Amino acid sequence: MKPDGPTTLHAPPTAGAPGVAAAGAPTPAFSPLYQQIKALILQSLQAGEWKPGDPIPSEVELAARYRVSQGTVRKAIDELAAENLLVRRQGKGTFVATHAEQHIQYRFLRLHPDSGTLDDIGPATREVLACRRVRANAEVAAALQLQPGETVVQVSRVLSFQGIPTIYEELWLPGTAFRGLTLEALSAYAGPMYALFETQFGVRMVRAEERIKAVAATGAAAQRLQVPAGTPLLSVERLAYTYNGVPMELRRGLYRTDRHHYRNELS
Amino acid sequence: MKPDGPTTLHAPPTAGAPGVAAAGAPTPAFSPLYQQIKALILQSLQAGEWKPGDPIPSEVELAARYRVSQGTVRKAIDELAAENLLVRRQGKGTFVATHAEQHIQYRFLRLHPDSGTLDDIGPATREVLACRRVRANAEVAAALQLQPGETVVQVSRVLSFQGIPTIYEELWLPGTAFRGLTLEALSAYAGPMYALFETQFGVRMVRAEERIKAVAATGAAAQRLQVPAGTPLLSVERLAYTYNGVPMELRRGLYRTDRHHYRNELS
DNA sequence: CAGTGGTCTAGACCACGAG
DNA sequence: TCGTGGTCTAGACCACTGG
Repeated sequence: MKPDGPTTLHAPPTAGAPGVAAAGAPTPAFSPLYQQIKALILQSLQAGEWKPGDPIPSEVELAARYRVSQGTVRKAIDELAAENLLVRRQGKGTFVATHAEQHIQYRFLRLHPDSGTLDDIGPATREVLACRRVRANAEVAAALQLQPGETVVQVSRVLSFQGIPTIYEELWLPGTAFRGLTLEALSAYAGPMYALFETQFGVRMVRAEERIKAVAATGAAAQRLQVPAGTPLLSVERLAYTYNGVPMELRRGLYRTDRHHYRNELS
Repeated sequence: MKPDGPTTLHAPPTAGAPGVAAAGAPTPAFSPLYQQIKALILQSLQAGEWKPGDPIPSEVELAARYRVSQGTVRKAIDELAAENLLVRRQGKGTFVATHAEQHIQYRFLRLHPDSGTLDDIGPATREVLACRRVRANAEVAAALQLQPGETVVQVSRVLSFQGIPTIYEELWLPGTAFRGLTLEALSAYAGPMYALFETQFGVRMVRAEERIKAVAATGAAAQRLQVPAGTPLLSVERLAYTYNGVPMELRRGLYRTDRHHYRNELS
């Protein structure tokens, strides 16, 4: 194939590919080929064509499938790897990222012990307190882009480190996607909760936003965390998204920070 | 130049380039060409060959200078741009990143208003309370990799949003690098503090780590922030680094979070 | 050894910005 | 119109992994 500066993708011959917007659009919305390839790979991920932990086809195979050069596929995969959706392993292949078998557990948890060099000083103890199906109030519905009153699954739990209850959190999940989630299943599962979501419900959390405030412990939470009422706690509100920016979880956590801290990197 | 799979860089003919480690090293410590180019560009940045805001030479020029292909230079620049050390602008060139004239001020400040869609609802009011040269205690010295007792500059200030004092912070800087920093200079300067550090002291903050806890307001801080003692506040401890991971600032901030929150993105 | 991702090159053309 | 970065290709070779 000669370099000819293609503007649309080959597989769908002319139209149908991104870059061809509605008629009369002010900007033609030019989209680079590798972005179109990226979108196609994303579709395959979203459709479950390749499961978390599985290898995706090799770069050469994908190049042949999409009728582009390997370099173009490479750039698409590079971006997906940079977004932590794929993981490259030289000599082995490219794999769908997963919350299970992550090199270290809890990819999204930013709480670190103050002194201990590693979190391996004791794996977290988890106690699921409740798992109920309830109707979404206005706030939860808005966050999850549901109608108020729709069914959501509400979970509450406590995480302890070295026997000290450190995190109390409640979370809400769309009822339709998480039909059949029970307290028993949650309690029995050993790995990270997001790994269970992947295997049991096909929901992969890909990105999240957190809003952090300092609050005083109130009665219920204070009891769960075994601290006096009024103790300052970190309030961490998380909205987690699947592919394509669809919100799939609202989570409200209260963190004790007497022995731990929330760590963040700025650049 | 033919593809010949070079292992070392051309400009320094054979040795001297990364990739040639101590004799008998178990692994030859192979380093890709573009990493070596990246290191060279980094050196030029560190040496001040190109100032913040200035354009660096074009890719073609750099390729000629280092005797490599444009694609290799491109990959080196790509990584530096991903680390926010350089900024690419199509049609114009590649520029050294700066804390001044950043598209939005305060690149490292993660505090956002709860409701206001944008921070443009009032630019922060800054009041510098003090700027003294003191001797580093053990903790400050350790963080800044100094000897205890060495001179550091200690600054304290309050940031207010819409007239409400919201951030009280103290910060420590190495005395040698910041010789001549005065309260007057700080108070008079209009832009972000890190922009002043760039222009006046040639120190460019490139990366930072923050540790966040929830604490209760004590007398002094409570007074500065006009809240009752015991009010929960966010404690944000920041260590900021220049090039090559050299720590140049320790900062301890207390944030009111009744109208604002600390925002973070996880992926 | 074969297959995978990783590096490097050379050359073509495109989109953008400024004169 | 020119120079900049941005995209795309084709082909070579290197490094790592596993059978």
